[in-house]
Amino acid sequence: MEEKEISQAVISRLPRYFRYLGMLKDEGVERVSSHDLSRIMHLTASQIRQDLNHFGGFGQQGYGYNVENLYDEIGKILGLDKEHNLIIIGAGNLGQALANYMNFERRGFIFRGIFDNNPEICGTKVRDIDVRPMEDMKSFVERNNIDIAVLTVPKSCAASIAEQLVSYGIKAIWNFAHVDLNVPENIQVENVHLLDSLMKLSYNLVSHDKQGA
Amino acid sequence: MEEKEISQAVISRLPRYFRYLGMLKDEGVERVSSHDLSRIMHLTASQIRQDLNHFGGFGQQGYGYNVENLYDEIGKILGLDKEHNLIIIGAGNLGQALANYMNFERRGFIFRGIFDNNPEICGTKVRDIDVRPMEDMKSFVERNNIDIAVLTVPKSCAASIAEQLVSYGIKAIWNFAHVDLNVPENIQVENVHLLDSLMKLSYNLVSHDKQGA
DNA sequence: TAGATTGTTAATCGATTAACAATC
DNA sequence: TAGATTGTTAATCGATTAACAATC
Repeated sequence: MEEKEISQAVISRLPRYFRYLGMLKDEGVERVSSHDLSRIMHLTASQIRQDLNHFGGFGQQGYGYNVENLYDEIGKILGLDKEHNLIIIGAGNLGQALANYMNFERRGFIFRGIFDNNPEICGTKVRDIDVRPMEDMKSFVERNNIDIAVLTVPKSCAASIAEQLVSYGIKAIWNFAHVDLNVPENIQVENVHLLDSLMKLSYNLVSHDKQGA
Repeated sequence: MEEKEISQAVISRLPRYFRYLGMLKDEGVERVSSHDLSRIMHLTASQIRQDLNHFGGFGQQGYGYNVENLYDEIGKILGLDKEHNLIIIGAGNLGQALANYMNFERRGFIFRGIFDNNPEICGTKVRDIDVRPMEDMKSFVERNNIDIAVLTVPKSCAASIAEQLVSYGIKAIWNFAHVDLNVPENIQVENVHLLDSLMKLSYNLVSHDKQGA
């Protein structure tokens, strides 16, 4: 029922709007104009109005936007009014860290299970939840209405595990493995390539040094 | 000495080129044309040639690009031929996970120290390195030629710690705190906003469901 | 040499910004 | 009402793609 595809550039900015509106809300601010918001977020007012208007006319001429209302609306657009059940594949350092990252739960991303290949890790607990062997993934996904899988496995096995997960009915993959996944286009993938991010920082560091010298 | 500023869009693609070239190198592939590479990376050949030509003419007409040479060149552009000393601020789950993430070391990002405010954590070891109290940051940064700080602290204290780090002479911040940092423009910041990333995945999941229904 | 493929210029596309009529 | 600020159209800017002469 969506009229037109919205560009990923716009979507990438939504969580940031959400964050700033949450701050304003916490400060007790009731209304905000695109111009006010543009100053604190370092964007143009024009871009803010354009972005928001992709989703509807949330503002009012001469008044601006109601902070709480806009906050709620963006939350809904981002799907934060619904609960998402997620499992983590790979109970290494990163997988365990993410399992313990409570901010996700607060936004409706519920940690349901964690899986690992290593028999020594299986049976131990992460946040009161047993680490299960990979063999159990299929039945677990099917029984517990899991829609998001978090991939924190070595890159060598990421592709095949992703394929399995898709066959079990998972709808979205949050991929921390250092590979690009090839999945059917109805499966959503969001990559967090930490090493890529660090390399980008390195580039900016080194190239800035050169210019400065 | 850089001629012109290169857009972040181009820079963001460099680590991905680097990764694919590394794979080709490991497979023993000697040469690759922009067209070949475009097929495996799902880009246009034109974009690849444009991107690479920002940094120099690495190819040869009628031949293409030498895989190993291009791999090395991109590595140099990304600053991977130099070692970077990094410290981690915040020894919680995420900080510890990053300290143990060996892929960084392999690329020249050397883990030198980790700091935390919690006296109970201080003195424990992470990868054979003592967790130090925050008070020690200043002297440690100054003495150990640290250029990158990894921020894995709660958002409430991220801004003030970032400010301190800058005053101690740090050059770049890899920021995992869920806030935007305001630092002088000669300091490089790369944000990894995990919650934002997960929200984007949620949006795509929910909006796809709507369309599909 | 002929074929292949680059480096680079020109054309297109999309995203951002500016402008302004509509309207609260 | 007058002032403020939106929603939206038009203009600009930048990034991507196409085209092709240069050249290995």
